Amino acid sequence: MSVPRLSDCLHCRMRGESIFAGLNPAELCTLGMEVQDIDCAAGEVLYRSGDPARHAYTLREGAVKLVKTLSNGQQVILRLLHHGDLFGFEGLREKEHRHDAISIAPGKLCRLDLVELQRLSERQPKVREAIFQRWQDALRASEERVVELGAKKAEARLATFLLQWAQRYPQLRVLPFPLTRQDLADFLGLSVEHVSRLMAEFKRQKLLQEARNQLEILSPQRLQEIAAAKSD
Amino acid sequence: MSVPRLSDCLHCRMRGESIFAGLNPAELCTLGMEVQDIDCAAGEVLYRSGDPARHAYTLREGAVKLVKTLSNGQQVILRLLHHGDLFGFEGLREKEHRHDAISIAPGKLCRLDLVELQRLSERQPKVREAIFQRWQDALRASEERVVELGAKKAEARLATFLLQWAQRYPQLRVLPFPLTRQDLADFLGLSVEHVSRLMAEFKRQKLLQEARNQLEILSPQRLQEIAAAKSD
DNA sequence: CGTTGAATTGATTACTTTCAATGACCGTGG
DNA sequence: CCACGGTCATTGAAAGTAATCAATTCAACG
Repeated sequence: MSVPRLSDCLHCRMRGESIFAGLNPAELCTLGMEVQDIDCAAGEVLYRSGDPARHAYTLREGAVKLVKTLSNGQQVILRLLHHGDLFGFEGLREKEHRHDAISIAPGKLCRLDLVELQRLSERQPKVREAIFQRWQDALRASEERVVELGAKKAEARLATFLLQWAQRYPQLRVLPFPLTRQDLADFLGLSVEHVSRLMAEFKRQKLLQEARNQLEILSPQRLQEIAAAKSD
Repeated sequence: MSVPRLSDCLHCRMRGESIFAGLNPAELCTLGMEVQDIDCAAGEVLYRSGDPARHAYTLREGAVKLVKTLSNGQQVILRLLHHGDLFGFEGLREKEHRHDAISIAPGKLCRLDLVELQRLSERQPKVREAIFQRWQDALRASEERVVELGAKKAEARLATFLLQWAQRYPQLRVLPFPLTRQDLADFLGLSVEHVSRLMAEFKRQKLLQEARNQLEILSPQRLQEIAAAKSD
Protein backbone atom coordinates (compact mmCIF):
# COMPACT_ATOMS: atom_id res chain seq x y z
CA MET A 1 0.00 0.00 0.00
CA SER A 2 1.30 3.43 -0.86
CA VAL A 3 2.30 5.95 1.75
CA PRO A 4 -0.86 7.95 2.38
CA ARG A 5 -0.95 11.48 1.10
CA LEU A 6 -3.47 14.05 2.20
CA SER A 7 -6.39 14.09 -0.16
CA ASP A 8 -7.88 17.17 -1.74
CA CYS A 9 -11.60 16.55 -1.39
CA LEU A 10 -12.55 19.90 -2.84
CA HIS A 11 -11.29 18.98 -6.28
CA CYS A 12 -12.03 15.28 -6.17
CA ARG A 13 -13.73 13.84 -9.25
CA MET A 14 -15.94 11.74 -7.02
CA ARG A 15 -16.99 14.57 -4.77
CA GLY A 16 -20.50 14.67 -6.20
CA GLU A 17 -21.12 11.01 -5.39
CA SER A 18 -19.30 10.88 -2.07
CA ILE A 19 -20.70 11.23 1.40
CA PHE A 20 -19.49 14.82 1.29
CA ALA A 21 -21.63 15.57 -1.73
CA GLY A 22 -24.02 17.86 0.13
CA LEU A 23 -21.34 20.10 1.59
CA ASN A 24 -20.32 23.41 0.07
CA PRO A 25 -16.64 24.30 -0.41
CA ALA A 26 -16.49 26.26 2.83
CA GLU A 27 -17.85 23.32 4.78
CA LEU A 28 -15.47 20.98 2.99
CA CYS A 29 -12.49 23.09 3.97
CA THR A 30 -13.49 22.94 7.62
CA LEU A 31 -14.23 19.22 7.64
CA GLY A 32 -12.07 18.79 10.64
CA MET A 33 -10.91 15.50 9.30
CA GLU A 34 -7.96 14.18 7.45
CA VAL A 35 -8.71 12.26 4.31
CA GLN A 36 -5.83 10.11 3.20
CA ASP A 37 -5.19 9.24 -0.36
CA ILE A 38 -4.04 5.68 -0.94
CA ASP A 39 -2.99 3.51 -3.84
CA CYS A 40 -3.25 -0.22 -3.60
CA ALA A 41 -2.25 -3.18 -5.71
CA ALA A 42 -4.35 -6.16 -6.72
CA GLY A 43 -4.57 -8.71 -3.95
CA GLU A 44 -3.71 -6.27 -1.21
CA VAL A 45 -5.47 -6.67 2.13
CA LEU A 46 -6.95 -3.43 3.45
CA TYR A 47 -8.15 -4.96 6.67
CA ARG A 48 -9.05 -8.33 8.11
CA SER A 49 -12.08 -9.59 9.90
CA GLY A 50 -11.53 -8.99 13.59
CA ASP A 51 -9.13 -6.09 13.10
CA PRO A 52 -9.98 -3.09 15.26
CA ALA A 53 -12.02 -0.81 13.00
CA ARG A 54 -10.13 2.44 12.56
CA HIS A 55 -10.98 3.53 9.04
CA ALA A 56 -13.69 3.59 6.47
CA TYR A 57 -12.79 3.79 2.79
CA THR A 58 -14.13 5.33 -0.35
CA LEU A 59 -13.04 3.48 -3.44
CA ARG A 60 -12.14 5.86 -6.23
CA GLU A 61 -10.69 3.40 -8.71
CA GLY A 62 -10.32 -0.35 -8.91
CA ALA A 63 -12.40 -3.03 -7.19
CA VAL A 64 -12.50 -4.47 -3.69
CA LYS A 65 -14.13 -7.57 -2.29
CA LEU A 66 -15.52 -7.94 1.22
CA VAL A 67 -15.06 -11.53 2.24
CA LYS A 68 -16.18 -13.72 5.08
CA THR A 69 -13.94 -16.70 5.68
CA LEU A 70 -15.46 -19.72 7.37
CA SER A 71 -13.67 -21.92 9.84
CA ASN A 72 -13.14 -24.57 7.16
CA GLY A 73 -11.42 -22.06 4.90
CA GLN A 74 -14.32 -21.63 2.55
CA GLN A 75 -14.91 -18.04 1.53
CA VAL A 76 -18.03 -16.07 0.73
CA ILE A 77 -17.85 -12.70 -0.95
CA LEU A 78 -20.43 -10.47 0.68
CA ARG A 79 -19.97 -7.35 -1.39
CA LEU A 80 -18.05 -6.31 -4.46
CA LEU A 81 -17.17 -2.64 -4.46
CA HIS A 82 -16.68 -0.35 -7.39
CA HIS A 83 -15.65 3.25 -7.91
CA GLY A 84 -17.67 5.51 -5.67
CA ASP A 85 -18.52 2.88 -3.06
CA LEU A 86 -18.01 3.45 0.64
CA PHE A 87 -17.05 0.52 2.86
CA GLY A 88 -15.76 -0.31 6.29
CA PHE A 89 -18.34 1.97 7.86
CA GLU A 90 -19.75 -0.83 9.99
CA GLY A 91 -16.86 0.29 12.19
CA LEU A 92 -18.99 3.28 13.15
CA ARG A 93 -21.06 0.96 15.31
CA GLU A 94 -18.83 -1.98 16.01
CA LYS A 95 -15.35 -2.14 17.37
CA GLU A 96 -14.05 -4.64 14.86
CA HIS A 97 -14.38 -5.22 11.17
CA ARG A 98 -16.68 -8.05 10.20
CA HIS A 99 -15.08 -8.96 6.87
CA ASP A 100 -11.80 -9.09 5.10
CA ALA A 101 -11.43 -6.26 2.60
CA ILE A 102 -9.22 -7.30 -0.29
CA SER A 103 -8.43 -5.36 -3.38
CA ILE A 104 -8.84 -7.33 -6.59
CA ALA A 105 -7.45 -4.74 -8.97
CA PRO A 106 -4.96 -1.90 -8.72
CA GLY A 107 -6.90 0.97 -7.25
CA LYS A 108 -7.09 4.26 -5.43
CA LEU A 109 -8.89 4.88 -2.19
CA CYS A 110 -9.65 7.57 0.35
CA ARG A 111 -9.14 6.53 3.91
CA LEU A 112 -11.30 8.17 6.56
CA ASP A 113 -10.65 8.03 10.26
CA LEU A 114 -13.75 6.54 11.85
CA VAL A 115 -13.63 8.61 15.01
CA GLU A 116 -13.43 11.80 13.01
CA LEU A 117 -16.13 10.57 10.66
CA GLN A 118 -18.37 9.87 13.61
CA ARG A 119 -17.89 13.36 14.96
CA LEU A 120 -18.40 14.87 11.56
CA SER A 121 -21.63 12.99 11.04
CA GLU A 122 -22.91 14.27 14.36
CA ARG A 123 -22.20 17.83 13.29
CA GLN A 124 -23.28 17.58 9.69
CA PRO A 125 -26.73 16.13 9.11
CA LYS A 126 -26.00 15.91 5.39
CA VAL A 127 -23.07 13.61 6.01
CA ARG A 128 -25.07 11.57 8.46
CA GLU A 129 -27.85 11.19 5.95
CA ALA A 130 -25.41 10.19 3.25
CA ILE A 131 -23.95 7.47 5.42
CA PHE A 132 -27.39 6.32 6.46
CA GLN A 133 -28.30 6.07 2.81
CA ARG A 134 -25.25 3.90 2.10
CA TRP A 135 -26.29 1.62 4.94
CA GLN A 136 -29.73 1.33 3.47
CA ASP A 137 -28.29 0.54 0.05
CA ALA A 138 -26.08 -2.15 1.54
CA LEU A 139 -29.10 -3.74 3.20
CA ARG A 140 -31.11 -3.71 0.00
CA ALA A 141 -28.22 -5.23 -1.93
CA SER A 142 -27.74 -7.90 0.70
CA GLU A 143 -31.41 -8.80 0.61
CA GLU A 144 -31.22 -9.13 -3.13
CA ARG A 145 -28.35 -11.54 -2.68
CA VAL A 146 -30.50 -13.61 -0.35
CA VAL A 147 -33.18 -13.77 -3.01
CA GLU A 148 -30.67 -14.76 -5.68
CA LEU A 149 -29.06 -17.45 -3.57
CA GLY A 150 -32.30 -18.72 -2.13
CA ALA A 151 -34.40 -18.84 -5.24
CA LYS A 152 -32.35 -19.09 -8.38
CA LYS A 153 -30.24 -21.75 -9.95
CA ALA A 154 -26.61 -21.36 -10.87
CA GLU A 155 -27.05 -20.24 -14.45
CA ALA A 156 -29.53 -17.51 -13.52
CA ARG A 157 -27.37 -16.28 -10.65
CA LEU A 158 -24.38 -15.91 -12.91
CA ALA A 159 -26.39 -14.10 -15.56
CA THR A 160 -27.82 -11.70 -12.99
CA PHE A 161 -24.38 -11.05 -11.64
CA LEU A 162 -22.82 -10.29 -15.00
CA LEU A 163 -25.59 -7.87 -15.87
CA GLN A 164 -25.22 -6.09 -12.55
CA TRP A 165 -21.51 -5.86 -13.06
CA ALA A 166 -22.09 -4.30 -16.44
CA GLN A 167 -24.44 -1.75 -14.92
CA ARG A 168 -21.58 -0.33 -12.95
CA TYR A 169 -19.86 0.65 -16.19
CA PRO A 170 -22.75 2.10 -18.16
CA GLN A 171 -20.68 3.83 -20.79
CA LEU A 172 -18.34 0.94 -21.57
CA ARG A 173 -18.85 -1.79 -24.09
CA VAL A 174 -15.81 -3.71 -22.90
CA LEU A 175 -15.82 -4.01 -19.13
CA PRO A 176 -12.94 -4.35 -16.72
CA PHE A 177 -13.30 -7.77 -15.16
CA PRO A 178 -10.62 -8.55 -12.60
CA LEU A 179 -12.51 -11.43 -10.97
CA THR A 180 -11.07 -14.91 -10.98
CA ARG A 181 -13.29 -17.94 -11.38
CA GLN A 182 -12.75 -18.52 -7.68
CA ASP A 183 -14.07 -15.03 -6.90
CA LEU A 184 -17.13 -15.68 -9.00
CA ALA A 185 -17.65 -18.98 -7.24
CA ASP A 186 -17.28 -17.37 -3.82
CA PHE A 187 -19.78 -14.71 -4.75
CA LEU A 188 -22.34 -17.00 -6.32
CA GLY A 189 -22.10 -19.87 -3.87
CA LEU A 190 -20.87 -22.33 -6.48
CA SER A 191 -17.79 -24.40 -7.16
CA VAL A 192 -15.02 -23.06 -9.38
CA GLU A 193 -15.59 -25.86 -11.86
CA HIS A 194 -19.26 -25.13 -12.20
CA VAL A 195 -18.62 -21.43 -12.78
CA SER A 196 -16.04 -22.32 -15.38
CA ARG A 197 -18.48 -24.56 -17.20
CA LEU A 198 -21.21 -21.95 -17.15
CA MET A 199 -18.91 -19.24 -18.45
CA ALA A 200 -17.74 -21.56 -21.20
CA GLU A 201 -21.33 -22.31 -22.11
CA PHE A 202 -22.22 -18.59 -22.21
CA LYS A 203 -19.28 -17.97 -24.49
CA ARG A 204 -20.23 -20.89 -26.71
CA GLN A 205 -23.67 -19.33 -27.05
CA LYS A 206 -22.08 -16.02 -28.00
CA LEU A 207 -23.65 -14.26 -25.03
CA LEU A 208 -20.30 -12.86 -24.01
CA GLN A 209 -16.65 -12.62 -24.85
CA GLU A 210 -13.68 -12.60 -22.55
CA ALA A 211 -10.08 -11.47 -22.75
CA ARG A 212 -7.39 -10.86 -20.18
CA ASN A 213 -9.41 -9.25 -17.38
CA GLN A 214 -11.94 -7.84 -19.76
CA LEU A 215 -15.46 -8.84 -20.51
CA GLU A 216 -17.86 -7.91 -23.25
CA ILE A 217 -21.51 -8.74 -23.00
CA LEU A 218 -22.81 -9.53 -26.45
CA SER A 219 -26.43 -10.25 -25.68
CA PRO A 220 -27.72 -8.54 -22.54
CA GLN A 221 -31.18 -9.37 -23.71
CA ARG A 222 -30.66 -13.10 -23.74
CA LEU A 223 -28.72 -12.93 -20.47
CA GLN A 224 -31.63 -11.08 -18.95
CA GLU A 225 -33.94 -13.93 -19.91
CA ILE A 226 -31.60 -16.44 -18.33
CA ALA A 227 -31.36 -14.31 -15.18
CA ALA A 228 -35.14 -14.22 -14.86
CA ALA A 229 -35.47 -17.95 -15.42
CA LYS A 230 -37.23 -20.16 -13.00
CA SER A 231 -36.23 -21.15 -9.51
CA ASP A 232 -34.11 -23.99 -8.37
CA MET B 1 -56.82 -6.58 12.21
CA SER B 2 -58.18 -5.05 15.37
CA VAL B 3 -59.29 -1.45 15.53
CA PRO B 4 -56.20 0.41 16.69
CA ARG B 5 -56.19 1.77 20.21
CA LEU B 6 -53.76 4.32 21.48
CA SER B 7 -50.83 2.65 23.08
CA ASP B 8 -49.38 3.49 26.48
CA CYS B 9 -45.65 3.46 25.82
CA LEU B 10 -44.78 4.56 29.32
CA HIS B 11 -45.98 1.32 30.85
CA CYS B 12 -45.12 -0.97 27.98
CA ARG B 13 -43.34 -4.19 28.91
CA MET B 14 -41.12 -3.82 25.89
CA ARG B 15 -40.16 -0.25 26.57
CA GLY B 16 -36.63 -1.17 27.61
CA GLU B 17 -35.91 -2.91 24.33
CA SER B 18 -37.79 -0.52 22.06
CA ILE B 19 -36.43 2.37 20.07
CA PHE B 20 -37.76 4.58 22.86
CA ALA B 21 -35.59 2.85 25.41
CA GLY B 22 -33.28 5.80 25.98
CA LEU B 23 -36.05 8.28 26.69
CA ASN B 24 -37.12 9.27 30.17
CA PRO B 25 -40.81 9.39 31.11
CA ALA B 26 -41.05 13.12 30.49
CA GLU B 27 -39.64 12.72 26.99
CA LEU B 28 -41.92 9.77 26.37
CA CYS B 29 -44.97 11.82 27.28
CA THR B 30 -44.03 14.50 24.80
CA LEU B 31 -43.18 12.10 22.00
CA GLY B 32 -45.36 14.06 19.67
CA MET B 33 -46.43 10.85 18.07
CA GLU B 34 -49.33 8.53 18.22
CA VAL B 35 -48.48 4.92 18.81
CA GLN B 36 -51.30 2.61 17.87
CA ASP B 37 -51.89 -0.66 19.54
CA ILE B 38 -52.91 -3.46 17.19
CA ASP B 39 -53.89 -7.09 17.42
CA CYS B 40 -53.50 -9.34 14.44
CA ALA B 41 -54.41 -12.89 13.56
CA ALA B 42 -52.19 -15.52 11.97
CA GLY B 43 -51.93 -15.08 8.24
CA GLU B 44 -52.91 -11.45 8.30
CA VAL B 45 -51.19 -9.13 5.85
CA LEU B 46 -49.82 -5.97 7.45
CA TYR B 47 -48.61 -4.48 4.21
CA ARG B 48 -47.64 -5.57 0.73
CA SER B 49 -44.59 -4.93 -1.36
CA GLY B 50 -45.21 -1.77 -3.33
CA ASP B 51 -47.67 -0.31 -0.82
CA PRO B 52 -46.94 3.29 0.07
CA ALA B 53 -44.93 3.11 3.28
CA ARG B 54 -46.90 4.82 6.02
CA HIS B 55 -46.04 2.91 9.15
CA ALA B 56 -43.29 1.07 10.91
CA TYR B 57 -44.16 -1.60 13.44
CA THR B 58 -42.83 -2.95 16.66
CA LEU B 59 -43.82 -6.53 17.27
CA ARG B 60 -44.76 -7.11 20.88
CA GLU B 61 -46.10 -10.65 20.61
CA GLY B 62 -46.35 -13.25 17.87
CA ALA B 63 -44.24 -13.62 14.75
CA VAL B 64 -44.14 -11.90 11.38
CA LYS B 65 -42.44 -12.82 8.12
CA LEU B 66 -41.09 -10.35 5.58
CA VAL B 67 -41.45 -11.93 2.19
CA LYS B 68 -40.30 -11.17 -1.30
CA THR B 69 -42.47 -12.71 -3.98
CA LEU B 70 -40.89 -13.37 -7.36
CA SER B 71 -42.65 -12.98 -10.65
CA ASN B 72 -43.08 -16.74 -10.92
CA GLY B 73 -44.85 -16.87 -7.59
CA GLN B 74 -41.92 -18.29 -5.68
CA GLN B 75 -41.41 -16.71 -2.29
CA VAL B 76 -38.34 -15.95 -0.24
CA ILE B 77 -38.60 -15.03 3.43
CA LEU B 78 -36.09 -12.27 4.07
CA ARG B 79 -36.63 -11.84 7.78
CA LEU B 80 -38.52 -13.52 10.55
CA LEU B 81 -39.52 -11.17 13.33
CA HIS B 82 -40.02 -11.92 16.97
CA HIS B 83 -41.15 -10.00 20.03
CA GLY B 84 -39.21 -6.78 20.30
CA ASP B 85 -38.32 -6.48 16.61
CA LEU B 86 -38.91 -3.32 14.64
CA PHE B 87 -39.82 -3.56 10.96
CA GLY B 88 -41.13 -1.54 8.07
CA PHE B 89 -38.62 1.20 8.82
CA GLU B 90 -37.16 1.04 5.31
CA GLY B 91 -40.10 3.36 4.71
CA LEU B 92 -38.07 6.09 6.39
CA ARG B 93 -35.96 6.29 3.26
CA GLU B 94 -38.13 4.83 0.53
CA LYS B 95 -41.63 5.67 -0.51
CA GLU B 96 -42.81 2.10 -0.81
CA HIS B 97 -42.43 -1.08 1.18
CA ARG B 98 -40.04 -3.58 -0.33
CA HIS B 99 -41.57 -6.74 1.12
CA ASP B 100 -44.82 -8.27 2.14
CA ALA B 101 -45.24 -8.33 5.90
CA ILE B 102 -47.37 -11.26 6.97
CA SER B 103 -48.20 -12.37 10.46
CA ILE B 104 -47.68 -16.08 11.06
CA ALA B 105 -49.12 -16.22 14.57
CA PRO B 106 -51.69 -14.27 16.53
CA GLY B 107 -49.84 -11.23 17.77
CA LYS B 108 -49.79 -7.71 19.09
CA LEU B 109 -48.03 -4.78 17.46
CA CYS B 110 -47.38 -1.11 17.86
CA ARG B 111 -47.91 0.92 14.74
CA LEU B 112 -45.82 4.05 14.30
CA ASP B 113 -46.51 6.76 11.77
CA LEU B 114 -43.38 7.06 9.64
CA VAL B 115 -43.60 10.81 9.16
CA GLU B 116 -43.88 11.36 12.89
CA LEU B 117 -41.10 8.86 13.51
CA GLN B 118 -38.88 10.69 11.07
CA ARG B 119 -39.48 13.98 12.84
CA LEU B 120 -38.96 12.40 16.21
CA SER B 121 -35.68 10.86 15.15
CA GLU B 122 -34.47 14.24 13.97
CA ARG B 123 -35.28 15.73 17.36
CA GLN B 124 -34.13 12.87 19.54
CA PRO B 125 -30.65 11.58 18.85
CA LYS B 126 -31.32 8.60 21.09
CA VAL B 127 -34.19 7.49 18.93
CA ARG B 128 -32.18 8.08 15.80
CA GLU B 129 -29.34 6.00 17.18
CA ALA B 130 -31.72 3.23 18.14
CA ILE B 131 -33.14 3.08 14.65
CA PHE B 132 -29.69 3.22 13.14
CA GLN B 133 -28.71 0.30 15.34
CA ARG B 134 -31.69 -1.72 14.10
CA TRP B 135 -30.64 -1.02 10.55
CA GLN B 136 -27.17 -2.23 11.32
CA ASP B 137 -28.55 -5.37 12.93
CA ALA B 138 -30.69 -6.06 9.90
CA LEU B 139 -27.65 -5.76 7.65
CA ARG B 140 -25.61 -8.10 9.77
CA ALA B 141 -28.42 -10.63 9.83
CA SER B 142 -28.87 -10.40 6.11
CA GLU B 143 -25.16 -10.96 5.52
CA GLU B 144 -25.30 -14.01 7.71
CA ARG B 145 -28.11 -15.30 5.54
CA VAL B 146 -25.92 -14.84 2.48
CA VAL B 147 -23.21 -16.89 4.12
CA GLU B 148 -25.67 -19.61 5.08
CA LEU B 149 -27.22 -19.83 1.65
CA GLY B 150 -23.97 -19.47 -0.22
CA ALA B 151 -21.82 -21.84 1.75
CA LYS B 152 -23.85 -24.44 3.59
CA LYS B 153 -25.86 -27.42 2.58
CA ALA B 154 -29.47 -27.96 3.44
CA GLU B 155 -29.01 -29.92 6.63
CA ALA B 156 -26.62 -27.37 8.11
CA ARG B 157 -28.86 -24.46 7.14
CA LEU B 158 -31.82 -26.01 8.87
CA ALA B 159 -29.82 -26.78 11.99
CA THR B 160 -28.50 -23.22 12.14
CA PHE B 161 -31.98 -21.88 11.71
CA LEU B 162 -33.50 -23.98 14.47
CA LEU B 163 -30.78 -22.99 16.90
CA GLN B 164 -31.24 -19.33 16.08
CA TRP B 165 -34.96 -19.66 16.53
CA ALA B 166 -34.38 -21.19 19.94
CA GLN B 167 -32.11 -18.31 20.92
CA ARG B 168 -35.05 -15.97 20.65
CA TYR B 169 -36.75 -17.82 23.50
CA PRO B 170 -33.88 -18.28 25.93
CA GLN B 171 -35.97 -19.21 28.93
CA LEU B 172 -38.23 -21.73 27.21
CA ARG B 173 -37.60 -25.42 26.78
CA VAL B 174 -40.61 -25.85 24.52
CA LEU B 175 -40.63 -23.19 21.83
CA PRO B 176 -43.54 -21.67 19.97
CA PHE B 177 -43.09 -22.72 16.36
CA PRO B 178 -45.78 -21.36 14.08
CA LEU B 179 -43.84 -21.94 10.85
CA THR B 180 -45.18 -24.26 8.21
CA ARG B 181 -42.86 -26.46 6.19
CA GLN B 182 -43.44 -24.07 3.34
CA ASP B 183 -42.24 -21.17 5.49
CA LEU B 184 -39.11 -23.08 6.40
CA ALA B 185 -38.53 -23.90 2.76
CA ASP B 186 -39.00 -20.27 1.73
CA PHE B 187 -36.56 -19.16 4.40
CA LEU B 188 -33.91 -21.77 3.70
CA GLY B 189 -34.10 -21.80 -0.07
CA LEU B 190 -35.22 -25.42 -0.23
CA SER B 191 -38.21 -27.39 -1.41
CA VAL B 192 -40.99 -28.24 1.02
CA GLU B 193 -40.31 -31.92 0.55
CA HIS B 194 -36.68 -31.63 1.38
CA VAL B 195 -37.41 -29.67 4.54
CA SER B 196 -39.95 -32.28 5.53
CA ARG B 197 -37.42 -35.06 5.05
CA LEU B 198 -34.76 -33.25 7.03
CA MET B 199 -37.12 -32.54 9.91
CA ALA B 200 -38.21 -36.17 9.91
CA GLU B 201 -34.58 -37.23 9.99
CA PHE B 202 -33.80 -34.88 12.88
CA LYS B 203 -36.72 -36.29 14.80
CA ARG B 204 -35.66 -39.83 14.03
CA GLN B 205 -32.25 -38.99 15.49
CA LYS B 206 -33.93 -37.57 18.58
CA LEU B 207 -32.45 -34.14 18.00
CA LEU B 208 -35.84 -32.54 18.38
CA GLN B 209 -39.47 -33.12 19.07
CA GLU B 210 -42.49 -31.45 17.55
CA ALA B 211 -46.10 -30.96 18.50
CA ARG B 212 -48.83 -28.67 17.23
CA ASN B 213 -46.89 -25.45 16.66
CA GLN B 214 -44.39 -26.28 19.32
CA LEU B 215 -40.82 -27.40 19.08
CA GLU B 216 -38.43 -28.79 21.59
CA ILE B 217 -34.76 -29.06 20.85
CA LEU B 218 -33.39 -32.16 22.51
CA SER B 219 -29.77 -31.93 21.48
CA PRO B 220 -28.57 -28.42 20.77
CA GLN B 221 -25.06 -29.74 20.94
CA ARG B 222 -25.48 -32.21 18.12
CA LEU B 223 -27.46 -29.66 16.10
CA GLN B 224 -24.62 -27.24 16.55
CA GLU B 225 -22.25 -29.76 15.04
CA ILE B 226 -24.52 -30.27 12.07
CA ALA B 227 -24.86 -26.50 11.65
CA ALA B 228 -21.11 -26.10 11.54
CA ALA B 229 -20.65 -28.94 9.09
CA LYS B 230 -18.87 -28.48 5.85
CA SER B 231 -19.89 -26.51 2.80
CA ASP B 232 -21.98 -27.58 -0.12
C1' DC C 1 11.70 -22.41 -21.96
C1' DG C 2 10.23 -24.12 -17.41
C1' DT C 3 7.47 -23.03 -13.56
C1' DT C 4 3.44 -21.81 -11.39
C1' DG C 5 -1.24 -20.83 -10.49
C1' DA C 6 -5.56 -20.42 -12.91
C1' DA C 7 -8.87 -22.37 -15.99
C1' DT C 8 -10.96 -26.05 -18.43
C1' DT C 9 -12.82 -30.55 -19.21
C1' DG C 10 -14.41 -35.23 -18.18
C1' DA C 11 -16.22 -38.78 -15.16
C1' DT C 12 -18.38 -39.79 -11.11
C1' DT C 13 -20.83 -39.00 -6.98
C1' DA C 14 -23.79 -36.52 -3.95
C1' DC C 15 -27.42 -33.56 -3.09
C1' DT C 16 -31.78 -31.53 -4.10
C1' DT C 17 -35.88 -31.00 -6.73
C1' DT C 18 -39.79 -32.67 -8.99
C1' DC C 19 -43.67 -35.51 -9.55
C1' DA C 20 -46.98 -38.48 -7.64
C1' DA C 21 -49.41 -40.61 -4.08
C1' DT C 22 -50.75 -41.11 0.54
C1' DG C 23 -51.67 -39.76 5.19
C1' DA C 24 -52.81 -36.62 9.14
C1' DC C 25 -55.37 -32.92 10.98
C1' DC C 26 -58.99 -29.56 11.45
C1' DG C 27 -63.12 -27.03 10.84
C1' DT C 28 -67.72 -27.26 8.82
C1' DG C 29 -72.15 -28.74 7.93
C1' DG C 30 -75.36 -32.45 7.86
C1' DC D 1 -71.29 -36.91 16.39
C1' DC D 2 -69.38 -38.13 12.16
C1' DA D 3 -68.47 -37.60 7.21
C1' DC D 4 -66.53 -34.52 4.05
C1' DG D 5 -63.31 -31.36 2.02
C1' DG D 6 -59.39 -28.78 2.32
C1' DT D 7 -54.76 -27.81 3.67
C1' DC D 8 -50.53 -29.24 5.22
C1' DA D 9 -47.12 -32.92 5.90
C1' DT D 10 -44.92 -37.19 4.67
C1' DT D 11 -42.90 -40.60 1.76
C1' DG D 12 -41.12 -42.88 -2.45
C1' DA D 13 -39.10 -42.94 -6.99
C1' DA D 14 -37.01 -40.65 -10.77
C1' DA D 15 -34.77 -36.81 -12.84
C1' DG D 16 -31.86 -32.93 -12.69
C1' DT D 17 -28.37 -29.91 -10.71
C1' DA D 18 -24.14 -29.07 -8.72
C1' DA D 19 -19.95 -30.77 -6.17
C1' DT D 20 -15.98 -33.53 -6.15
C1' DC D 21 -12.03 -35.80 -7.94
C1' DA D 22 -8.67 -36.17 -11.43
C1' DA D 23 -6.28 -34.80 -15.41
C1' DT D 24 -4.92 -31.66 -18.75
C1' DT D 25 -4.38 -27.26 -20.81
C1' DC D 26 -3.41 -22.43 -20.72
C1' DA D 27 -1.12 -18.09 -19.86
C1' DA D 28 1.81 -15.13 -17.50
C1' DC D 29 6.30 -14.39 -15.85
C1' DG D 30 10.90 -14.89 -14.60
